[in-house]
Amino acid sequence: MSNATPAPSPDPSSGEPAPRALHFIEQIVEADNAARKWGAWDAQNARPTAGCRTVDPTGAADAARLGTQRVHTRFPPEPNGYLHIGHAKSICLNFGLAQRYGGKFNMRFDDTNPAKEEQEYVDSIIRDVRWLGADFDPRTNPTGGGLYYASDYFDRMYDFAIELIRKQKAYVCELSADEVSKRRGTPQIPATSPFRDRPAEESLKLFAEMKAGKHPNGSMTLRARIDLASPNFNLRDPVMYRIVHEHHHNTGDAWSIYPMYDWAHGIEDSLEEITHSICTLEFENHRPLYDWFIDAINEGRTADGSGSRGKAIHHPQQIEFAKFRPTYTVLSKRNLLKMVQDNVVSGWDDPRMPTISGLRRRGFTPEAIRQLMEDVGVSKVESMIDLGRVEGAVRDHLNKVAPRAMAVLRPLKLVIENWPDDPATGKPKVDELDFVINPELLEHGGGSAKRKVPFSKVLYIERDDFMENPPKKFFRLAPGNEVRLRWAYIVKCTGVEKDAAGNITEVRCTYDPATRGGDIPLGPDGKPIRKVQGTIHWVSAQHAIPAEVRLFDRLFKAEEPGKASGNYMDDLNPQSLEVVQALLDPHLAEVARYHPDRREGDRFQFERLGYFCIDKDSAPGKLVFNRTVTLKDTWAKESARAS
RNA sequence: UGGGGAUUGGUGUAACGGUAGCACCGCUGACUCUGGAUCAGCUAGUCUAGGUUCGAAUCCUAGAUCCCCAGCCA
Repeated sequence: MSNATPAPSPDPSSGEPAPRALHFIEQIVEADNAARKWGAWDAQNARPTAGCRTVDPTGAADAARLGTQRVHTRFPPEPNGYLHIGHAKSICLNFGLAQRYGGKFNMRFDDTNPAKEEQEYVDSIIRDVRWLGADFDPRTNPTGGGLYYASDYFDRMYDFAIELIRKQKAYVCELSADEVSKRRGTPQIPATSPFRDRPAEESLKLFAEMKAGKHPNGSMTLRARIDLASPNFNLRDPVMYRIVHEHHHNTGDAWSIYPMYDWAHGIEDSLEEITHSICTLEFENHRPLYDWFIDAINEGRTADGSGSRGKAIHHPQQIEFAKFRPTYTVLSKRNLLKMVQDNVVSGWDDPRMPTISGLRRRGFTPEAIRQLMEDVGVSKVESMIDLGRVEGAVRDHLNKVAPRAMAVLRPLKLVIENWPDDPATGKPKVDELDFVINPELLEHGGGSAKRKVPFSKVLYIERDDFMENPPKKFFRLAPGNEVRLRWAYIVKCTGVEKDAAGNITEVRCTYDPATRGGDIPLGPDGKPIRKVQGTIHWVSAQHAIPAEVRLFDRLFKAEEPGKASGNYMDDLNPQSLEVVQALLDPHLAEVARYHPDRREGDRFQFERLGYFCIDKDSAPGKLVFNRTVTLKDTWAKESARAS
């Protein structure tokens, strides 16, 4: 019988939606809490562990947590690239768990390989994690466990390694990488190393020399002495340290040996007293190794520290979950880096990139990403998520919060033949119409926020909104047809003008003054005398402002890039970026801003088109918008089906 | 063919021996000054074969399929 908490049963009498069932990691945590597996936070363990870069001197959050069962998670990225949407799942999961159970969330750089890591990546990761809302700083968020660097633990890791050598559990091996590979064996045939029975004293001496920089890269390694015949290759005497003469972004030139991930990672979690070490499925095979390392260190140690070897170190529980894998997307950092280096994209923050900074520049919100991760859930099933779901997540959030505006992406001139002149100027009259800023907010009691939008004789409409020979069910403008101009008048198309080549250069129409602002004249029976099927957006030619608008489409045209073609670069979508010169509601010039501090541009819905945000390439007098995502377009679906 | 995982509608996810549910997608319809949003409804599933049981997605046995592992990457 499992003591996991069952899913709460929905209360049919309340109108509240049933809370979602606990996912398997939450069930483990709740079972652990019920069993008091990790014990409660106390004055000792609630303080930040050694190495914390962000200590809250008041300790207020730690004090508030005393007495509740410990839940301590962490996000441990390697600073060798920018974070992507897959990392977002891990961040949301780890931070969310700590928050939900009143615990702590550590941010830790797993910076054990100076050859691949850079300060730029460290900075970008900190920015992106914060932006997502996983505030790891205890000074600003009670869930914050602090900022840590694995490289701050190098001395302690070194001491543990010495201890293992003394215990005959590690040895210096002088096989070359090539030799080790050749001697790796097969599932049936054991590996070999001529150095595994080397006396501890000899290994100790060589290991000290490795540290002192006396040996060249690749000449020797420190290996754990476990089991050369294990069917689990991770246990076939894995390398713990390799020689790397390279500058490290944090430790500088202090070290010429660096710990391997497998050796370092479990110790990092142990030193930070992480309770639940959450990682992805491919590390399931490594768990026995992490357990072995901790057990090997703890051999001869005691819980209370009595005895010659001292106090046993903390042994976290590793839990593996399935990665977030969206379709039409590449997520491996190696491949993303190559796209940056090959200039396939403009950088790590290209709005087409699946990186957090790319999504941010594209116009995504942290709320949308968090909700997406909540919706897809957490399990051990390796699944693919439709990219449409990612797009749907932003759409959902932006629909509720984005102010509306009108913009015409591909302008077509519309002239109202019977529009009156202003007697004072002799020029066409300018009307000021009410425009609802966000009808969703209205519905949610957000107030009747309106603003004015100028209207006159000459307008621009979307080319797609006019057809000379419309198919059935085309509700927009066509010769002889009537259509509503959003928030303005009903107009009737009277004809078109064409250039010598036969292209439509202008559409002509008449308007009905009785239909201003949405009014529809009523007949004697009190019912509207006329119904218009379509409403189209527009901008006033004399008022509209120009802007560059970047229309993005998915970066790849294959659902799993590289799967069928063999090379993901062959599956790039050549139409992933289209730039248009659009005409916008003049209001946008006044309100749309880019915020360098947040690296975010203001977001809007361009009615009937989609969600757009200001790009950082904007300059005074030159607006640049990115299209985040289109609106759902059932007409596009309809017409595609017809053809 | 050694070891470690996984398998429930098109997709994602519940169920913890007792009515296979939820969300997304799709399809109807209502409503709508955004072909948006919203609302209502519909479609559709337990990998296979045996077994245990009054009763199996769940337990047992055998098989199938998919993923991960032989870096001095993480």
